[in-house]
Amino acid sequence: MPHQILKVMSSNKIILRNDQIELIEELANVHERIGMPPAMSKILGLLAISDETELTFDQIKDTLELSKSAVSQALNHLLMSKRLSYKTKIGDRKRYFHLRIVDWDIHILEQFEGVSSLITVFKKIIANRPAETVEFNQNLEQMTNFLSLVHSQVIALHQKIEKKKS
Amino acid sequence: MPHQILKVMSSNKIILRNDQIELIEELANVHERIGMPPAMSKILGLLAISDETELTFDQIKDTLELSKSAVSQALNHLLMSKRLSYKTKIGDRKRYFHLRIVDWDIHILEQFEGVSSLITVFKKIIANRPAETVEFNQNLEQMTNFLSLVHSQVIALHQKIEKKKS
DNA sequence: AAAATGGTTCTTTTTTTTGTGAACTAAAAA
DNA sequence: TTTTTAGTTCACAAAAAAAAGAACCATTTT
Repeated sequence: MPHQILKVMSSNKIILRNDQIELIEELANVHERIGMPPAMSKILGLLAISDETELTFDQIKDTLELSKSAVSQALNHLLMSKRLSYKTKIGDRKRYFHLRIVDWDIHILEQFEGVSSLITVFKKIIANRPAETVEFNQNLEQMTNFLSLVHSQVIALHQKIEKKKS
Repeated sequence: MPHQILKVMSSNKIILRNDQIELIEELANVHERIGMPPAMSKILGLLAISDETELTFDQIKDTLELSKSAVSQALNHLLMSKRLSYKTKIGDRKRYFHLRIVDWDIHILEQFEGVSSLITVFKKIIANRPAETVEFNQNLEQMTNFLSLVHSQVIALHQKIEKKKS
């Protein structure tokens, strides 16, 4: 006769204040607006707001009330896209996930890649437009110039900050 | 006996060179990457690249091979979000849709609202974090400061351009 | 008055995206 | 050796987003 198997189902849910829950949702909403799926957005929110900056798989799962696989997939996606990292501790098999906030700059700069590609396409478009649509072309050029200016300013700002660090 | 109804189905498809088609798709892809649905993205692409900057409903529909309702809904969405506008001509019932490229700046500034709301949330988060997570809090502050700086620089750049216009 | 034009609106279908649940795995603990 | 832990992976379901289709509507043209 086989042993009786009993599942203990201990919850690893972490306790959050109401204002923390609201902030998590607010930050998650910002991420969702720029196209990130809900589960990933909530994880980023939780890791930014919870008092502990490093949380385990099950803490995330139980606190956000998501399935294991949803958490697994979201975490791996966030790890690959360099938004998260994790630590391990000796004598502990769990991973402790945390925001890669130390390199916040590489992430912001990456976002800015979108602007670069816009500039690139616009330049190609300008080169291909007929000369007749004068006003249209001028506006397109002004816009592209503005974007280029913004882009270089941001790069410059970032380099200033880099120098301060060293 | 009722008349025979014959549909003429004249196509209003406009002719595009291959390089134009590629550019339309490239620009549309940029828009899709930032979360805009395909039909809307393609319309923006078409209106930026086609030799004629003002196209009718049916030209858009036939050129992009979309259904009437898809075009109708996409156009209305783009009109409401101020990405497009249209003109009419006397003795012509059609509307001629075109990019609102004259006010490219108000549109770009609107996009930047996203950065503002990020800054706002981050500031709230900083105010709510426990003092213990020192390094985390510092990084969060540095990031927020950088974003604020970028934001004000962009506003400043825009105002410089505004002055030049007047 | 009938038909055509230039769309709009509503319902349905298709496609895509997210997330679930169950089975599985590798390593560690009992 | 069996169980437990800490996840991963896969097939599927639910939900949401896009687009299609058809009916409709207000003008305008015939």
